[in-house]
Amino acid sequence: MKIGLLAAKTGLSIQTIRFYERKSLLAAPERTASNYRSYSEDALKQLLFIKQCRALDMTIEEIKLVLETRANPENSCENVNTTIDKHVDDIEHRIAELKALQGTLVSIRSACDHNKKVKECGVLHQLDSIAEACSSNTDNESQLIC
Amino acid sequence: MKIGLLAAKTGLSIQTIRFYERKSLLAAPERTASNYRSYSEDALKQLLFIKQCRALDMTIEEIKLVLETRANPENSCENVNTTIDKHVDDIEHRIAELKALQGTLVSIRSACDHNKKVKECGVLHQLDSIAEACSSNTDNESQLIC
DNA sequence: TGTAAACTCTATACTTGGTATAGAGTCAAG
DNA sequence: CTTGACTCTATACCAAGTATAGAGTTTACA
Repeated sequence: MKIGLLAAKTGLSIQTIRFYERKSLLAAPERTASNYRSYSEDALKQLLFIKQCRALDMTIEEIKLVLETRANPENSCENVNTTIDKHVDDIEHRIAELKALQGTLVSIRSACDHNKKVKECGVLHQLDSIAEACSSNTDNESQLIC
Repeated sequence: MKIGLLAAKTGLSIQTIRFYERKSLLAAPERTASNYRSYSEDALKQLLFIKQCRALDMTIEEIKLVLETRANPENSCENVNTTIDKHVDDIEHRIAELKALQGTLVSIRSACDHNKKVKECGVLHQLDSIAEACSSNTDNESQLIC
């Protein structure tokens, strides 16, 4: 099958498929006489596997590692598990970060409930004063913000 | 003050400061006779403000908008508030996404508790079977995963 | 005064995970 | 036989910086 059909079947764009080939996630396929890429069913399966991993937010390098491990059925799956574990950890951290950010934003936002002029805007004042505090202070409390 | 001192005071790298100048977040400063950038205290304050906004995960374009709004005290602060509101929304979505991802990952991970061989690894089998389901099915349930 | 270290300058390339183009060649239908 | 759909390579672009080379400048110390 040619790349357009493969793209339609996987839901990936043609450029993305070529990009994965360049990144060695997907083996370079056979070519037709006119130099068109010609894919097997295996390529389709591989791409769906990759797509699934990307949906889990794995990086291309991580996916490459998993694919290499998977290539030999006698390998230990240890580093696949390690990769997933690290991922779970990373995402947990990111969620915590975003929640903290959310809290700060909501608190800042509450400083200006109505549309006012810039000079009266509590949101801008907050942004300013936090910045100033970070400039002059070295105590722990403001370090937390800065 | 020269760029090195400004970098030390703000905690930003020299390259980042020059990068912000190129992106028009920070006005191009005066130059010394030997073409070194020479910054005022205002530049320091501006950079701290920018840093604060970046810590809130605002994009450079958003910060530019806020800075432009802030530049005229008689302006309405409406779009500052809109920017923050949109941000809060974006982060909420992102947190929801990450939580869903986390759930999927944990569930997949539970399929292989011990280090086994690749061919026996439940994690790999799960990744495979989800990918295959997405390949052949068009019903709503598997769409949710794919 | 000499010189070596530390600083600064511009310009360019690299990162991640793609997306978007130009310009050329190929294939199928009418 | 030509038009439109498809494919090819190569290159540039996105965010938000980071890293480098190679050149010039300033500062500290002997």
